[in-house]
Amino acid sequence: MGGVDHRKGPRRRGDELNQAIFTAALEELVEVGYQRLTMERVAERARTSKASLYRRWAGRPELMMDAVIHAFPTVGELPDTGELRADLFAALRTMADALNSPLGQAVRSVLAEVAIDQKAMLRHRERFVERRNQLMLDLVRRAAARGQVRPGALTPRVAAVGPALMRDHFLTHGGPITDEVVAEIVDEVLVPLLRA
Amino acid sequence: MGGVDHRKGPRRRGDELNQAIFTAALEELVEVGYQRLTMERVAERARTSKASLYRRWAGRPELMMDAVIHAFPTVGELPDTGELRADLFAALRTMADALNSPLGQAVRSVLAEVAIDQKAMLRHRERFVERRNQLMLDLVRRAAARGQVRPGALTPRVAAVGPALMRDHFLTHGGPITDEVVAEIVDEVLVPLLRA
DNA sequence: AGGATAGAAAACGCTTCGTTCTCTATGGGG
DNA sequence: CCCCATAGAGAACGAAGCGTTTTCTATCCT
Repeated sequence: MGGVDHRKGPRRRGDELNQAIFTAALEELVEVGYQRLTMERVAERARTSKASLYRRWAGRPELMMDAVIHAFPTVGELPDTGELRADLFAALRTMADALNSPLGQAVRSVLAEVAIDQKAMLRHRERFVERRNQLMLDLVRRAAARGQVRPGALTPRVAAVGPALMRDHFLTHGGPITDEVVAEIVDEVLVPLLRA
Repeated sequence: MGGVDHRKGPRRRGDELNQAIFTAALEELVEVGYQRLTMERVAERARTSKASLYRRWAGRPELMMDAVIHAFPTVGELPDTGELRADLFAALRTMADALNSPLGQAVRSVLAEVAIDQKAMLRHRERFVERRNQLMLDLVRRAAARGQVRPGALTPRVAAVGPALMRDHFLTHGGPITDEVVAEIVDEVLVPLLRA
């Protein structure tokens, strides 16, 4: 027969339990890093059973991906200073703040997963890449309407350069993305590219 | 006492054994992917003992990083067509060919590791990032000497844009990097950025 | 109340890890 | 040739984590 009921608290159901699991997953991530993060310990920390985790997610990659989506629900607002450079700086600075936060670790786990598993990227690219590219395209489009951008600059490829450089910097350098780095990307790359 | 000696071939030593281990690691990587790659199976495939692996490498991340370095020994040659666009295209095309090769999987394992472990990036950035950036800087410098580049374009940040965009594309999109993508990066981003 | 479902705990067999131990092939030196 | 030191190969070990299954029952809904 089954064991004695040793439960330590009331059962949670549905979204309430999801929330607790995400919280536990992100805490565990910050505490031990992605490499040493295990389903077993997430379940423990969330005070739920592994079976409950596996009911929802096929495995660690899927859980962590959803935990990150939960941690970073939105891309942010479209800056509107009326000035190209300031808008660019503000947009990339917002991105840097997110990456520099304690939960930047969570972003690293996503990058690791999509590096390993191309299909994970296909599933989540809209969420992690295209939305931010769209925001940049809107920003550039607005600057174009103000006559601040050269005609050929209004392409998705050009709009994607800023976020791509930020992601690559985050991946290829340790530590936080400083304002100096953001300014360099804006002043040496984006402004010359967009203005000409 | 110890078991019977079931060995199936002569012992190898030093570099010869390293070579066999790298070969086994990369084959295993291509066959089962990075997520399911284990030290145990690499040792088996290389017909060596796990202890020999652990003598050389602290764990899987370190082994795979060295295996990749072994697989991609050089960055390639500096293109010299006399024409900016053609040089850019050739340089990035070479990078795409490497990433598109069967061993592009190996590059993915590196990207995953450096995403997870910032210290791994610090240790290997010269190898994986700065050398290619230096090659691009040399390319741009030569184009500048030919009068084909605007004065403010001669910075490490600008030189690094091409490779960064290639890496990011590789990470954020599935499948191979096509000539169309390379051409788009060159024509929509790099040429306008460098010429102005 | 009754019924269905999902949650919590325990247990299981398997795989892999990282380490240790034993035997000895191998290389180098005299 | 011999001797010595070292590293390689194979086996074994205990621990950890995996993914699954089972049992009991809290919880929700009608």
